[in-house]
Amino acid sequence: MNRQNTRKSLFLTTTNRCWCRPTLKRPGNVQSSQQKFSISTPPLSSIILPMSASVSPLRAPTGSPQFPKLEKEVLEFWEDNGIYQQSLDRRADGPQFVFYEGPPTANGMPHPGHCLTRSIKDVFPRYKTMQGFRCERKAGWDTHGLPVEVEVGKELGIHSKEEIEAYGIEPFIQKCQSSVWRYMQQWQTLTQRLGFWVDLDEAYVTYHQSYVESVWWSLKTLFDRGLLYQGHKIVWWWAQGGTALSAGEVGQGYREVADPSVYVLFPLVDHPGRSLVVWTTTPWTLPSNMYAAVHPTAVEYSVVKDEETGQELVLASALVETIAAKLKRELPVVETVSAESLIGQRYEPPFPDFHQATGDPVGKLVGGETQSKYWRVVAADFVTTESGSGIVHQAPAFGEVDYDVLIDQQKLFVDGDGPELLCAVGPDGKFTDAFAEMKGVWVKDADKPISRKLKENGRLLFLEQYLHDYPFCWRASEDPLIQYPRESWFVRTTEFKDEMLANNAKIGWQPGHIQDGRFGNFLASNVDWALSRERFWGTPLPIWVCQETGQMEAIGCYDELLAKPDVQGTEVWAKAKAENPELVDDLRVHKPYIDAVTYASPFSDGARMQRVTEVIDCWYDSGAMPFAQWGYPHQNADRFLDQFPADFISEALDQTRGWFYSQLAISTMLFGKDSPNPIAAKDGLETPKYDYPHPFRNCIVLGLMLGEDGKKMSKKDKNFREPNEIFDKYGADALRWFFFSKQTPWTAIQYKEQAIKDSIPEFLLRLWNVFSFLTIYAEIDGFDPTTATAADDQLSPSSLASAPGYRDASERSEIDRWILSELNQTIATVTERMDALDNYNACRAITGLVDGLSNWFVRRSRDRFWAKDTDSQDKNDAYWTLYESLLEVTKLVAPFVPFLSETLWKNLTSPFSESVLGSVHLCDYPKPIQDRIDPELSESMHLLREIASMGRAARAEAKLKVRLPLSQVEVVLTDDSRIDWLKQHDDLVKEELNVKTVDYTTEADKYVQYTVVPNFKRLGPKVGKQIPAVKKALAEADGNDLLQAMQRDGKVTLELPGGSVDLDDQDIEVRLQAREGWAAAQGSRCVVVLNTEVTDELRREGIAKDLIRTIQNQRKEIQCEYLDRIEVAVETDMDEVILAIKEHGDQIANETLADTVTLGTLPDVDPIENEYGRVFVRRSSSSPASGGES
RNA sequence: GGGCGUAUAGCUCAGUUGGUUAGAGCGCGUCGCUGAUAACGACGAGGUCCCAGAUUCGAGUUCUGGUACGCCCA
Repeated sequence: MNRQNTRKSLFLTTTNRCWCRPTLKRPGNVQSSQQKFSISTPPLSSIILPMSASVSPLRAPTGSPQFPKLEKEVLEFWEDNGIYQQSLDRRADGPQFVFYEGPPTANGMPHPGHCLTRSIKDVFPRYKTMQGFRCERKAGWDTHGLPVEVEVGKELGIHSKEEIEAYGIEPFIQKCQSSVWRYMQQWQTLTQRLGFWVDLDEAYVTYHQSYVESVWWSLKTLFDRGLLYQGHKIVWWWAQGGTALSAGEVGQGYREVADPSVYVLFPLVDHPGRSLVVWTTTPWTLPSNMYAAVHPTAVEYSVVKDEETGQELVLASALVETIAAKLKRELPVVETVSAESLIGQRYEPPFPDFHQATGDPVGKLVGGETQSKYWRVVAADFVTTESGSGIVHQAPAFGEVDYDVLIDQQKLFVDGDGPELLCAVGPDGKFTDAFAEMKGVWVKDADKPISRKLKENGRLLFLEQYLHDYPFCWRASEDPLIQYPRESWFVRTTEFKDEMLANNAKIGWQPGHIQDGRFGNFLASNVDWALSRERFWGTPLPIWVCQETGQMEAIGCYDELLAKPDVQGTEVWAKAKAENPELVDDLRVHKPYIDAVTYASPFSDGARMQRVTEVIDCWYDSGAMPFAQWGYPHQNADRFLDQFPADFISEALDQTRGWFYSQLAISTMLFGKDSPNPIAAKDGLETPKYDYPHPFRNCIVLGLMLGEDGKKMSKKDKNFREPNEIFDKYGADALRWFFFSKQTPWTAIQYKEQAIKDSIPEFLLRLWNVFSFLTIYAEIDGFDPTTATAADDQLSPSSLASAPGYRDASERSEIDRWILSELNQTIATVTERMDALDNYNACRAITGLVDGLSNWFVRRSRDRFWAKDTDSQDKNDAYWTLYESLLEVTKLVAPFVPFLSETLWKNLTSPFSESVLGSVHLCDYPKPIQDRIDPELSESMHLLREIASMGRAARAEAKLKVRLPLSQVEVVLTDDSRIDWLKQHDDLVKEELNVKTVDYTTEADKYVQYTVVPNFKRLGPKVGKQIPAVKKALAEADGNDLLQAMQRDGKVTLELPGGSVDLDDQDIEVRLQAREGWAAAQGSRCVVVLNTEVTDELRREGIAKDLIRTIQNQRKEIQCEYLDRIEVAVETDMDEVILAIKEHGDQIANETLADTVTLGTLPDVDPIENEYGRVFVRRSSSSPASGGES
């Protein structure tokens, strides 16, 4: 009894903590788990152990697995034993697989989309680690930028720049710094709960001083190479708030509004009485007009006569009628003119202010001639005839495309003699002195007076209201945004366009179309990177300006700054720190402290150098991550050199213009072929040049995640489940498996609770059930894997061979060799797919294997496990095959479902105690054993399964249920090559189909009709255009004759209109079709024909089987244990039932563990009625559990 | 307005270099199994592969043009 008590304890802990070894830190002991978890299954004391068997150390799990609970235990185990660190340590000397973490911002809550990226980011490093690679995973956090400022602003109840300044930049920045970590806890919990192994403790942080200084170094490098410059950028400007808005913010604020739409006349200087018709929806921009644009080729222009005013108007021919209709009068065409003839013509601007102020100057062209700087017709290919007049008003100050026109114009002139930007509006959105008559008027209030003024001057042809979408400030919804020019710093990325394209061409993109599609196109249309931001919380642009001469220099790190002559202003930081010692030191390189630091100008005696005010685009921060995460070059040069470039990164599609670009651009500029190999700040350290691609070699671009309804996920619509809810209900493995196996990662994924839930029965539970099956019978039979005395620490197949009961795979039965072949083939496929970063097809292969294991190997092997002789070699083979397969599958799935695999590993290896690796994640990934792969066997088994399947189809068709035995099936095949093999497996087919005999044949004219079809793939190249004729000839000929001819001569000759053609047996395919009148079913390669004659004898056997089923059901009903004995009685008045019981009573008793099977009734037992009578079942008095149990 | 992508069974998605019978899972239906049982198996129904044209002996697959949806940019 002692023994049984011990066993009971072990058993209880099986699904819980049995794998917490004494050597491990955690005191996982039996008592605590007993208290913690209740067990619903009856105790094992009711099981009688077979006398001959040893006690198996394997334990069956109790009840159904609760994956979330198991996962939490695994998490604790990992945590307590530092498994992740161990997995890295084991590979310290391995080859390198470099992974970069694209930094998320911890300033917002993590959502399901992050689960996807983090799952994908996890699976490949795990896989590579198991493959023996050293794969470090440094986490990172993106901490700068406007979103952070906005969050803080909300908290403070302020939003405009002025308000922030009034509040104080210093306290504001301090709040930003602490706000960055607001959701840190949630992020860490999610990361850990999902099983994403990453070094959170070592994370790089973009606001850290070392990080900022790396960024400074790179900017200094660019500055010194002349790649940083100042220019104008047209931005969406919130005039009231005094700030520019990012594209994303602008996108949020579009509203449909009605604006005045005016058709304005621009009289041509050299054609009195003739005017251009120019269209605009922003009349307030007209005082700043500089040009009128026409399309140089695609648009034809007409001169029409406005008979009401007598004027001649120039406009696009295609729009004459439209405008005539608006004016409600005819506009007869005088002549058509080419755009060519219009270009260069001068006109009178709509308002004279700038004309007078500038004196309508002339400038010197690059070619040596001269030309007027302003108020000419110019060419622009964005001009269309979709709306307006086909001639577009150009106010470069208020439109990005207009601005580009100005840039193009400036390029025509010699330096310094080109047109200036004309702008009559101040940053506050009000007119300046440049348009004196409306000085101080908010531009949007000026539309009406301006229109009125135009009308007074006879310049207004027509005015109407125009409905369109226009952006408003998302924080102050009444404020319309305007486009406005701001001074900005740019990086001259356009100079590196070709290099970036060359770099891109070498990157392994997944999916491939990103390369030449979205990303390639983006690079091809590269514009200089607008780097600066007029904000507060960001990496300060490290450029100091001489207050006297305006000359500048860049600074590469804080110490470099301090080493400058006569440094002043550092006391601002010192004072702040003294007042509040809690302040993190990293703030000293941020505004406002850094702004206070000045030094003596080297350019002018007595002058001071002062930093420019801007911070930089936080995309630059993240793009600098390959070197900045290490603080390179100021420190850790070896780490950088070691970890560059990355082998693998992955983010969602929205990073195309974000992190993917910023990384590639920065890396190409700093480390590309044409970079001049600058000397890094660290002594003698030379910045390396790298062959493309860098900084990442491969990138999986993930699709966007959509909500349950296929729309964008939105908290408001509640169209998705929170990750934590999923984890609690189904577990992280279910979610991961959903991501990896349900679709290619780049498709837009619908995040569906049901689909995640489905992972459980489809995969997790199915695998679990195989494991459960093994342990149930291992326990009963005493299967003991530790008899493999030479087993190594990961129980590799070869080392298990040391067990006495272990036979070489080649000696085992077909089904064993088959599943081992499938296993090894799958290992080969999964490895090949994962090396190609193709998780989807790797998962498909795994699914197929687990299906084969569960639905064919286990199913077909059940009676081997149930065999009475516990020591039979076949039974041993079955155990070893299943045990070994499960071990290997566990390793195979470990990167995908790290929790389940860990639990399985723990349970499967528990008998070995500490001689085996404590975690599956420390194991080597399985390697295919080539000589166990048997494609021929695989193919044959496939055929066998098809035969079984067809047999069942035929039965269903003939309405002959499987329990009713039949005398014979005949299997007709297209060729005889596998008949011998199939004959050896008669038993299997007989059992699957419940028939007495199986016959195979290739000649069965009586049952089937042969048809011969061409093998198009082969014949296509051979006979080309004659294919239709071949097809027709084969279809018309008699298949059976053709086949005979083929078997006789080895070829068939067809007479065709174009000559005769010889076909060999490879050129054709033979197909079978069952003839009418047989209980037959046809598959692709076989026809299965049933003998439907049911003799009395067969019928009685069927009755016996039906009874067995009824009794088995009842066993369960009365809650019998596995090995309980029962008594059975059947009451019937049907003679053939009585006879059936007489004939098959032993079999019935045998299969149902009945001591007696009698005719009649049993007292005090409720019978079950069935078609044969009443069946009585009760637990036998000889049953061990009957004595007062339960 | 431009770029990119997607469109295949009721749903979610695969489909390699063109090869003539387009697959999977789920769902549905029918049947079966019943000591892996909060499982399992078999079979079945269900598809003008978005539309139109082109190339080809042959197109879900290549090309052109459209339509719808999504994303990015303007």
